[in-house]
Amino acid sequence: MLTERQISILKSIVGLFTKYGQPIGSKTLLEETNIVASSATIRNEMVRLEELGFLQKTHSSSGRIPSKKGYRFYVDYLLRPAKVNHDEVETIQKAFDNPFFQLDEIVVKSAEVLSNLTSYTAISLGPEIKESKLTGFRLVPLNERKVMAILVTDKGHVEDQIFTVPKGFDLNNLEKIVSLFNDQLVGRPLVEVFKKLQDEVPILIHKYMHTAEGMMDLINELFIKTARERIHIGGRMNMLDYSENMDVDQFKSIYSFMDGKHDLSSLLGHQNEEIQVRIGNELNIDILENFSLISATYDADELGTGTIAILGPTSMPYSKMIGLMDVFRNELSKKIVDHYHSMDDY
Amino acid sequence: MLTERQISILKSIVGLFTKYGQPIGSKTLLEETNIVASSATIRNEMVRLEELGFLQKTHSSSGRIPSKKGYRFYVDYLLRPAKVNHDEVETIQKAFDNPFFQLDEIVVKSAEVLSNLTSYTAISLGPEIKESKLTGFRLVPLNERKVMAILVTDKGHVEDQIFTVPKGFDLNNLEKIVSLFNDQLVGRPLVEVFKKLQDEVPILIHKYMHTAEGMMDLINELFIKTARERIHIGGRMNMLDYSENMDVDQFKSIYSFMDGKHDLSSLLGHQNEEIQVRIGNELNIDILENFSLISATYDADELGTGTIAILGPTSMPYSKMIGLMDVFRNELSKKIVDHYHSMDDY
DNA sequence: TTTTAGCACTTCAATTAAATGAGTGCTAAC
DNA sequence: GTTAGCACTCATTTAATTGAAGTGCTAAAA
Repeated sequence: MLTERQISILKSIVGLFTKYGQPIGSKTLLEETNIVASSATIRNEMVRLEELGFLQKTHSSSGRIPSKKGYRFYVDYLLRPAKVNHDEVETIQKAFDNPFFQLDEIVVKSAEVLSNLTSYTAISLGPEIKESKLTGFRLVPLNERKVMAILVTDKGHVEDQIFTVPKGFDLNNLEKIVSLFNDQLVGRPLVEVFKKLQDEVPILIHKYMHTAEGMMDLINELFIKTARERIHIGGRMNMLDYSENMDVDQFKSIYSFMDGKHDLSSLLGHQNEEIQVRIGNELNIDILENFSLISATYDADELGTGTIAILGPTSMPYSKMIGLMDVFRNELSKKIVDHYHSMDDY
Repeated sequence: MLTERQISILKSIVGLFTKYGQPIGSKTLLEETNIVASSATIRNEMVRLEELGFLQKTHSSSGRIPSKKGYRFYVDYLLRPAKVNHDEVETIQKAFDNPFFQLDEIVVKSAEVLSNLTSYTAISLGPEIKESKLTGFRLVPLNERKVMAILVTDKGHVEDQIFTVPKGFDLNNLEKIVSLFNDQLVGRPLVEVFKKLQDEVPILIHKYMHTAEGMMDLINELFIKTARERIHIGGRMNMLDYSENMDVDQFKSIYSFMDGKHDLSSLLGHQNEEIQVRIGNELNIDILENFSLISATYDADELGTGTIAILGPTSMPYSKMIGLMDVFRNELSKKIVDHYHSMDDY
């Protein structure tokens, strides 16, 4: 159990370390805080805190920095989300001022704005749409040879794909396909649609026509596109600012990790808390052991739940960031809900 | 006028400098080439070449490196495109093996492949489509409230955009708009369409209906999306490998330069030669003064002409790269032409 | 028992000095 | 015109020096 004074020291070291970026010594602590004790006493306390695993040294005679455990304790028990200053709230609100047409735009925009605001790297993961139902399928002829396939879900998501039909292809076949899809697939959840696309549908298609060999691949691809995760990363380059002494290889491997969208979405997917902080190795990713991830979910109305996150150094100003994330998730949510309601109110 | 021996020395220095990445001294030159002369003679010749501006030193007692002018001379008169090895040709062919549906995919893919192949940064600029004509305009209702606008050009380009109509909006209005567009805009070149969209069309629309305030903005945006340049950059990170001693700020400014797609396309736009090499300050961009750009055009059949380019250090192996670019542009062209013909042959 | 002043000791970071070596320019002879 | 030889230059590496920041420990004070 930590004493009041020990807690005070730990808290101060976390604060001062994010402020100065250098190990904090007993003298600095004396000058910059209102702890009433001599430097010697503080040193003794620091020894205790180090023994307990909350602090660590960078070398034998250096000042102290918080350990991962120290940060964990700070985040769990000491931190109080900072009040977000008015300008920043305004920036966020302004950013989402323009109307939007596709959910993807919000995903992109939110990552951009959040990374600008924080100077860290921001990741935005759109609401999961796998559970949504297929509500519409269209084939629209564009000219003699080109047809656009369009797919609509009950959550309002739309995806399309263009393909070229063989010469002499009977356009009536298209109508057959559409009605086939309407009979077999429309109204079903996407997961089920996927399964049917593998088994039954190809057989049925084959029954009605022979020229449509490659067409199924195209339509398949359209569904895959629909189901893929909407994810966007903003401010990758900000990483260069806050990790000066990172070498090129590290940087590259983190960068390419971020391109592997699959890993990323599993990092952000399904979280229970509204705001979650994961510090260093809690992320279970070697290259990110000196990073922390603050992720927040937002309620996207009927679309489900989306996630936004910032990736920064373990020494980031958690209380400020958590305050900010909270505002952000609420604004984002409000924006999306507003959007859907305004649709009804026209 | 340079002597045979001087040319031989210049050529060797260019070659050895790309090989070793360090200034080349008279002794190295003696050992690594078959020039028959003593090191002293070579030194004398190097003095001459330096006076003429083809070589330069990094400090008063260093070996020589080629100057920008030296590279220019090398590229213009000495270089012979290297034969591309079979594996690489195969890699290129394989990369474009799968079918594609949209030109954008080719733009993306070609930049990825080219950057992997060269280990430099690759830029791909799709064919210009401003001169194409609008051949089709459709409004497809997706559900009670959502409509997709689709735009088709004579070059086969398609763009679409989804928007939400006001509640109680009479869907007959959509047909009015479509027929208005068909009367006024279809068949005209896009440039002209743009102009009409500013002046006449809004007035006409207003005449027929009042609820369609925001709709014009949406349609406008659709046209802007269509006209924007198709550009993609691959292997940005490769830059970190070949410019070790570049500082963070430089890196960031180059990186953000590449995000400014406008500058980039003006860098690649309208070139006459099939393959063009621009060295250092010939690019007229301060931050790129130690880079060279090799750009090549490819014939995209009826679509016009596209451009691919690689951005690398001024000391890159030009002959190998030029050989490669030549293969690449031909394969790319072949692929696109094939694609269009296979459409006719079905 | 807790706190504090004082001091010896450790380490990093920055500075200076010296040694090394690759490469040049120039001169004088071939 | 070519070359051997030599003095000189400059970047790079290594080692030594110093100062600042900070610690741990001891012994005295509270």
